[in-house]
Amino acid sequence: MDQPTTGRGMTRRTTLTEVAQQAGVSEITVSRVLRNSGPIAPATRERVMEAVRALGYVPNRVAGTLASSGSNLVGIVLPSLANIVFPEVLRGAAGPLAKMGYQPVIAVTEYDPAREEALIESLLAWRPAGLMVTGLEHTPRAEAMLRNAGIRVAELMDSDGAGIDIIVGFSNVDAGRIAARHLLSRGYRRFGYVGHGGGATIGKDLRAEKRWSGFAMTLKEAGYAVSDKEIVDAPSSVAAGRYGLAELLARSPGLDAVYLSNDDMALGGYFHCLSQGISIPGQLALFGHNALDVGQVAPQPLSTVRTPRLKIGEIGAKLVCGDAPPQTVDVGIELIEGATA
Amino acid sequence: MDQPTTGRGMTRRTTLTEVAQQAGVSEITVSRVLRNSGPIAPATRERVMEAVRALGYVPNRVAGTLASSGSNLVGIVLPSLANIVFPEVLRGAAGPLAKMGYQPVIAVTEYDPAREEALIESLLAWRPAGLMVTGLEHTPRAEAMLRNAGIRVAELMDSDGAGIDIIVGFSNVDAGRIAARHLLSRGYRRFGYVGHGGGATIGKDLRAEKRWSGFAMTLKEAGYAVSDKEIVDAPSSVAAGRYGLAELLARSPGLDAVYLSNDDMALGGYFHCLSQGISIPGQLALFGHNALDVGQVAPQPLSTVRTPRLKIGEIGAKLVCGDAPPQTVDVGIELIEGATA
DNA sequence: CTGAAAGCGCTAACAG
DNA sequence: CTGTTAGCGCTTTCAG
Repeated sequence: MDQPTTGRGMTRRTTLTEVAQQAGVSEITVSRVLRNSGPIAPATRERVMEAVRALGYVPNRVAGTLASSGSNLVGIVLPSLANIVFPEVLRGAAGPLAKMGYQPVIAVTEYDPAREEALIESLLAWRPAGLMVTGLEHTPRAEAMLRNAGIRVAELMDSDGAGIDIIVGFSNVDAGRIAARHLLSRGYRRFGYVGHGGGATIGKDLRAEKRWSGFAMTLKEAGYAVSDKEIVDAPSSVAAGRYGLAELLARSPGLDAVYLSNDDMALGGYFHCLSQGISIPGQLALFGHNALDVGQVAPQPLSTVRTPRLKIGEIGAKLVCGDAPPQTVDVGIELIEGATA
Repeated sequence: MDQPTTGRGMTRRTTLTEVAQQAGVSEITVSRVLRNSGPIAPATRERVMEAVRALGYVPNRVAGTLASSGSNLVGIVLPSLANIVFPEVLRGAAGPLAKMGYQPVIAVTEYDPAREEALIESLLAWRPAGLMVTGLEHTPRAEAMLRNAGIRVAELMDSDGAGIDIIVGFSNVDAGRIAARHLLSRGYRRFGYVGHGGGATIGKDLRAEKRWSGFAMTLKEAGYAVSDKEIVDAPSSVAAGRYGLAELLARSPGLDAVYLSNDDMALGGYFHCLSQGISIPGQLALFGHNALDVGQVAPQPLSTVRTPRLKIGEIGAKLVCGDAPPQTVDVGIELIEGATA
């Protein structure tokens, strides 16, 4: 291993100056050609483009951004990548961002507010054009940084609370209420809940808690209550849902309807019932949240609430890169009756 | 709306210079304090940090990178975010990257080589410390850019072919072979295949094609062949798998084993069988790829091949940010017998 | 239509 | 332990 690293960090990339020399014009002319800015003689443009090709020139946006004080980066802060929901938000955003010439820089908090604060700071260090974050709850310092950044900020996935600039989301409290109302209207009366905690190293899922509170509140208003709940001490997953429902039913066999913190959990619960020969929804009703594709293609489509994740990412991206006034966009949710409740 | 935009783009962020003035020291001293570089008197450090806090100073990495010619950005190019597999790779990478002080910039190609080329170019424009891409096949120009970038490049998820610098993956051809061997050893003889195309706007999944070729080749070597195949003209998904298997069986009811292009597809196929009362694996065997969690928690765990996605992201990130010599890391795959074949 | 000068905000390299 | 001097590679003026 005489040459362990193949000259990395050595190669100085070709610069605008070199392109200019090769083309026999000034740097600014090359710059203008590359950015389609200002009037350029077709012949000049051709010569420049040829030099660019010949040298394999790739512009240095770091320098460009510093000079023009405007980057094409958009920071995206997500709580997790383990749940398909957030990649979907990202996917929704990726299209519009690419189309508008922006690049996503992503950061994952694992639901930890302190981590979020640190990540927001390091994102801001790149002077992004805008920032998209998940949820409305942040540390005071994080919120201060977002307010003072001088850029557009979009808060996604939740509309239950006040925001900083742009909010694109839906009411999680309402999602819980819808679930409760549906189960009540179907005549279920002995309710259980299966939720997820964060496990050892992961913070609270505040939006799941808002759903739970909407659910419990609505039951209470109707004169009912949750008889038993099981909070699995792990991030949400199909496995956690299966395990959690098994535990709950072992303890409280008389339940007739169980609300689960999301569709991953609900699908796990559904799998448990299939395995155990528990008839759904006759013997037990299951209700989830999100209307994930996988749950809608199951033999019995999950009863759930549809949340438009792609749309949230898409609208968030467009607003954060545009100059519309601060606003809250409630994308709305929809009851999916499904076949499990 | 007299003030449509709340002064965005106006606010000039505070600079190192201002911090230096406030603290009564020179700029370089502030710089050193912030980077923990060189010896600093404790008292000086304290004054500087106070000024930083007082002014809410957030360093400008754009300027820092330009001055020091070294960014903490790592580009990550993924074909898709619709399949949980790639968010998992990203998740695997996110941990080590964060720990080592790097930030992921992501780009999504939708399996389109031309898009990949363009995205690699714009990532390179940020002079990232390293680049992680998916697969070994790139346009000639993309490959040239990767070779000449002067940074570490990791190619992920595939080891069937030659690479540029670092390869972290497994053999998709082998994955197909393992599937075929397993089905043969179980005595199945009338084989079907359900694959995914890209739909209208999405390119080919080359790694799925490699699996298919390994599968077909192995059957052929054993004197067998696939009787019928159905390629769904859509990206892979549970729904596409369910639909595809339904189509295939409608046309070829006599099959006794079906290989599906991945676990999303296989789970869809499994759901179809559950719905139709097709007994698995007695009446029909199903075999997938990836060993997704959701498939392993199903009433009958899918028969599949485990691919260590998190590990691929993790190792890729570490190598791309380190200075080990160019190398190929085959992370290996594992037959999961499951209960569907 | 093109160019010259100045500087974006920071850090490397050398002094002291 | 701290400061001075030069840029990093590009874009923004302002002149031609």
